[in-house]
Amino acid sequence: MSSFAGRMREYPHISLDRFDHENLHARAYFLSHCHKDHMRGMKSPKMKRRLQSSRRVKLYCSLVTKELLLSSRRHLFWEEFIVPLELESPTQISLVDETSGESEELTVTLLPAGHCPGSVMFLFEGGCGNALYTGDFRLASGDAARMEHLHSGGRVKDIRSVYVDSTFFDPRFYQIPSREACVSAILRLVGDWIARSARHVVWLNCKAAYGYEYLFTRLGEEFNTRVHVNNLLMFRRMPEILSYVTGEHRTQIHACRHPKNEANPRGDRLPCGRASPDAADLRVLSIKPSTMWFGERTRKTDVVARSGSNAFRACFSFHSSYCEIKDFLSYLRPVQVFPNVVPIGRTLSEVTRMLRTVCRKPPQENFTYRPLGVLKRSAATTTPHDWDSDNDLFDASAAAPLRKKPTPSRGVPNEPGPYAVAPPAPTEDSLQPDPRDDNDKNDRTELKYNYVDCTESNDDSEDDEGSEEDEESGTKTSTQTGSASVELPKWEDFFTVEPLPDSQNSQSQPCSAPSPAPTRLAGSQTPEAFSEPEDDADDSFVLSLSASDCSSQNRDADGEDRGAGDAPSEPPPGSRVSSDYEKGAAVQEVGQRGGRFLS
DNA sequence: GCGATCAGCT
DNA sequence: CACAGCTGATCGC
Repeated sequence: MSSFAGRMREYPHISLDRFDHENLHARAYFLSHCHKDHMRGMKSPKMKRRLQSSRRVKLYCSLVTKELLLSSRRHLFWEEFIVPLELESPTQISLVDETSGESEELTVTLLPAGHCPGSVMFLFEGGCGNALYTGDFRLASGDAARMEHLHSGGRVKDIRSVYVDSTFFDPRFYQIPSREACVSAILRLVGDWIARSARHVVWLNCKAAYGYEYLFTRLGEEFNTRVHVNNLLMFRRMPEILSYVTGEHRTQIHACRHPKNEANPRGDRLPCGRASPDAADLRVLSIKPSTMWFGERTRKTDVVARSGSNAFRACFSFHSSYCEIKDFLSYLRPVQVFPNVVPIGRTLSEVTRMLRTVCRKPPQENFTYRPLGVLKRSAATTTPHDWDSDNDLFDASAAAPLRKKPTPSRGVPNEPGPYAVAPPAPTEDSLQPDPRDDNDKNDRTELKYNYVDCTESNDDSEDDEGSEEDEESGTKTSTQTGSASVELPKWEDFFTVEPLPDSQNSQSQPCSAPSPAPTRLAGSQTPEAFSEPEDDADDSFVLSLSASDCSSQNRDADGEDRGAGDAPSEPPPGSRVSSDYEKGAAVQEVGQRGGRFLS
């Protein structure tokens, strides 16, 4: 969870991902993605009042983020203040103090962050140097080198500060299987199950958040079906997602949730109730996406773990691993790095200390930063900031003692090595047989998968080496224009916003001073099903499609650990997934790049 | 009654 | 395995 307080040292007049306290006075706002912990204060009455008494303040975000934000009625009052920006299009903005008229020029570039639909990093370039705020991100090792806008004249830009998503910046989370490896494993699990019969259904027990859409679309694509979700409204302008999800519960793949299920958690029921004419006939496989990590010397890299007779955890991470973060930062070599998150079990000073190892040089007593080269004349005067006394910009003070830490060797693997197949797991999950399963041996997931006990995955213990080299892994399909870029998780390409019928290709967004926030059209093509919710008691919108008994959402039911615990069987031939990530990263070329919905 | 915060629980 | 969030209790205004 982000604990970034909202402001960067270099540009204290803007606020990012925070909208409370001091941030109420920002000259401009930036939202990296639509997760609640990055939206604090956004719908407070104070913020609403602040916006209404201002004519200049803007909120900058990606087009997809704008769309997701405005799908919540509670945030509609932001609409006229939003300036959606294209990815990778440097945009100059003026930060004007409304009382004094004082102005500061700043160039911002949105970079894909691979965290969830619409998620971006913000690169700021201005009179106080370059600063990168990563928001939350999941990038593979090597991705930074492919990002055009982190380079200039063939070299990495001189970045003064990086405000980094340090969720997993801890050697405990040394590596996390690649996104593609994880998705592939889930595809296999799902495919094996739903092929058995039409009564076999899969429940993806996802946490309520954006971020699983890529999984849904891959599943829908692979199995030519749609995934049942509770809420379609937010995707109403994102056809690439919309075409793979449904509000109809008659499908074999579900990612729905229902409050009632909490009181009645059963492994043979779906949150939405029935998915077949005869609910009793359902055979439900529960798959819970969850983060799995592996220590530096851990060989085990299985991406699925059995957690019950018909329940699995499957690796899925929205955040970069320790290795990936380290690769990212050591490539950029900023002067300083500030953590946006303190990993669980760590302290701020520990993380700060570890982050120093990837900085350009350790901050010394009276170290003063001098840009390597002045790329831009510092136009307007920015208030000189007291560099040493503004720790209060952050939630907690970052003063940490200097300590030498062994710098992990270079050449960290950017992908886990080939996924070794673990030996059949012991039958420690000696669950009692579930009577419901008795007559249907076929329903047990005859372990086509080995599972790993995730508790073993940590940094210490573990034996022999396992992870070295490996570098650059597979992803080599070239997509991008521009010099440095080869392939990136281009979420924005994938999750485009549906263009209006007549505005197909106007790719240019306001590239100068912020223009008045455009009006969003309530497109005539909006399906009937997406009627606006009638009350705003909730941020979430419920789609009542026909007689669906899904009346709400966002509750967790747990289908795990029920039923008989068969001893896991042998791994299937070819259960390795190592080759899967050679297929390329989370990229789909979907036309409509830059499709716009403004008029 | 509302908002902020925290504990508890996924 | 811990992603991000909801619910409910409590407190202050």
